[in-house]
Formats: sequence, structure tokens, C-alpha cells
Amino acid sequence: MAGLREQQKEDRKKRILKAAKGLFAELGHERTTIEAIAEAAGVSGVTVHNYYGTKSGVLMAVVAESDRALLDQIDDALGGLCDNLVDLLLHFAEIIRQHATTHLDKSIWRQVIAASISDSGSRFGKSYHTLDHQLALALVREIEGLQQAGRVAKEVSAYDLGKALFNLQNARFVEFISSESASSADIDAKLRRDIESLLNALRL
Amino acid sequence: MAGLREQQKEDRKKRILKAAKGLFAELGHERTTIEAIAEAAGVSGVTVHNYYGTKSGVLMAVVAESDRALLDQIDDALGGLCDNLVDLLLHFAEIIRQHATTHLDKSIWRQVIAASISDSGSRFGKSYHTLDHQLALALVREIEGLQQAGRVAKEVSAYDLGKALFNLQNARFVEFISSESASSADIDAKLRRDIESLLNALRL
DNA sequence: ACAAATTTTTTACGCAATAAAAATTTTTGT
DNA sequence: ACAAAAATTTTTATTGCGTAAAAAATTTGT
Repeated sequence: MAGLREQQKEDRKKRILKAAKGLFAELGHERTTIEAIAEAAGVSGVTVHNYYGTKSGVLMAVVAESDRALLDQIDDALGGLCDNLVDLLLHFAEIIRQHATTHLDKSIWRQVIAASISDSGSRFGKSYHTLDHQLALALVREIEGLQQAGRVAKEVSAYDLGKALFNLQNARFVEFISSESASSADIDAKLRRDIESLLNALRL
Repeated sequence: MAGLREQQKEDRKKRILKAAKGLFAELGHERTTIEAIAEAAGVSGVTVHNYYGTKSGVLMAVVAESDRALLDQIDDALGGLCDNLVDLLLHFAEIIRQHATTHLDKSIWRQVIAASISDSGSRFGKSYHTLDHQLALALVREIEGLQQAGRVAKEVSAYDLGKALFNLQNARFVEFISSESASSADIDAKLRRDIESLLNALRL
């Protein structure tokens, strides 16, 4: 049988995630109740808690799923298109924002980011940060390409540079989702100023 | 009387904040109940909600108070001591971490940061971001000093550079509070790599 | 001092989160 | 195939956050 129990667990997890995905998209985070998710998934409310801990835990799991899809395509989407660091980061950031807004609205993302910080020690908090890290690594790989092409100093660590740039991007992403009125173009301009002022700070 | 009502409101606010400050420090965020704060302040639980909206709202107000104290001394603490950008930011970051850890523990700060994102539209969320911005402006002023001294390119906007550096610092600060084991020295080293790799990325 | 306005408190409710007991279902051994 | 054992879900109960509306108390203006 290779574990009927395990199989049923996987089934329930999937059903819960599917139900949650639909309800979150339809009603948002606040108006979606654990009980509603449970009912739609055909389990009890306590079972949802047993699997995902908190409502935000369920939400983070939903996001993790779509983030894995992003990871699968990010290399192709970047694909050596940019020939300099500024364009690379701006393109990267645009992909992230695009992906985020097509899947969930800003208020939901605020909950996701907040939960990833307040529950950073939980299973799903950690899993979220792991995915974030893998996203940063995609940026690192592109930077290595730029170094090969002589567009970035070979002396600097691509990893360090990639993580720093990712952090800059992430700070502006949080700003993006924190204001309903912030447009992608607004944030793009700000991020450009961030990176250009840093890159040119020591060009005396 | 020039407003007895206003006076009493201020009184209640102060009592609530004082009670909350003590309870949060003693018991942490989770084990501190709104009712306990209310009782210690001599008001009803609903009144606490009326003033601060949520438990995290109370917490953000407590933090805002200590942040104002930091703002009053940050210029002196920085006081033109550093003669280059890297040292300046590292010193700035150290002051922030020092201030943070002497007032509240990491778990509380996770709640504060999370609330500032998820409730960014609320009164106290906005006030928190305003204080953050003023902190960044202190950094901007120091950078202007470095530009005068010819240690930073005068062509770049001190404001843009200051905001970018502040964002880098803040990302590492969040990392600092997100892990109980992250030491101030660990984060210092990471932040140094962040800024150095960015500053040197185009030194071909 | 009294009527009006403001503010707090009381009261009630929905939901998240947690814990423990009860019920159900799968697994295991024979 | 069956009964005991083990694992898992459901039921039940409790605490606390957050919100809303009515009731009570207090200040204000005349």
C-alpha cells in the first residue's frame, strides 16, 4: 500500500490549499475564515490548524506554491537579456512585481510579508525565506554572466552583490505593496535612483 | 479650563502607554493582554482599542516614543565621526541595533516590523514610517558632510544615496531580529559586504 | 443648574488559536 | 479475516483580539 495514510494527508493538504487559494483571491485575507477553508476542503477547522498552524500559514503556503512556479521560469525570463547591472536589477524587480500582482492583490501581500517576519521561526516562515533566497540566487547567476562579459568588476563577489541588490529590490517591493497608489513605474524610478547613486557614490 | 476633556485624553493615553511599556517588556507581546494593559491603566479594554486600534498599535506607539528619543540623539551620536561611507553606514547600523536591543527584545521587534507592514495604512503604521524616514534623513545629513569633505561624489544625490543605504541597513536589521542567534557582529559583516560590493561593482 | 455633546463603559458577537477528550480510521500481528 | 494498537481527525471547550451598538457617565456651553 506504501502508506494510505500519507496519501490521504497529501490529499487533504492539496484540498486545503486549493480551497484557500480560491477564497483568498475572492474575499481577501480578513474575510476568509479558517472554517470556510475547512468546509470547502471537506475537513474540520482544527485540521487546517494542524496542517498550517495559522491562517497566515495557509496563506504563506499558497504563496510558496506560486513562488516555485516563478523560480522555474525566472532564469528564462532574465535570460542574459540585460547588458548592465542597472537594467538587470530593474528587469528583475519588474518580473517580481508583475508576478506578485497577477497572483494576489497588495493587501494580501502585506499579510504575507508581515507573516514571514513575525513567524520567521515557523515552518512556513522558513520555507518562504528559502524561496526568497533562491530568487536572489537567480540574480547572482545573472551577475556572474555580466562579470564574464566584463560589465561588472570580477573582483567583487557575485553572491554578495546579488544579495545586496536583492535587498534593495525587496525594500522597494515592500514599499510598492504598502501603498495602494504606488505604481510599478514609481517604484522602478526609485529603485533606479537607489542603485545608480550607490554605484556612482565613489566615482570622485 | 482650556479643555479638561483633552487633558484627560492625554492622561489616559500616557497611562496606557506606560502600562503597556512595562507589560510588553515583562511578558512579551503575546502574553500581554489588552485587558491587562487596560486594567493597569485604569480604563476599559475597549478604550485601549479606541485609542490605539490594535494590540500592535499600542506596541507601535510604545516604539514610536523610544524612536523619538533616538532621533534626538542620533546626530550627536554620528557627529561627523566617520570619514567614509562604509564606516558611516556601519556605525549608523550599530547605533540602531544597539538602541533596539536595549529597549525591547527581538521577538517584540518582529511584531513591530510586521505590524508596520500589515497595518501600514493605519495611523500608527504611518507614524512609524515617518520616524523611519526621519532616521534616514539623519544619514542623509551625514552624507552631505562627506560630500563636503570630498569623500563622496558630489554628483550623486545625498538623499537618494541615504535612502538606498538606509534600505540596505534596514534589510539587515530585519535579518538581525528574525534570528535569535544572529549577532550584531554577524550582521555588521554582512552589511559591510553589501555596501562594499555595491560601491566597487563598477570599478572595472 | 440644565440641556446638549462627547466619551467611556457595558454588553454581545464572530473568529483565531489552542488544548484535551472522544470518535474514527488505518495499520499491524496473528 | 479479525482484533488490538496506533495514528489522525473531529468534537468540545476556553481564552483573547477586534468590532459594533446601546447604555451610562462626564464635560461643556449657556
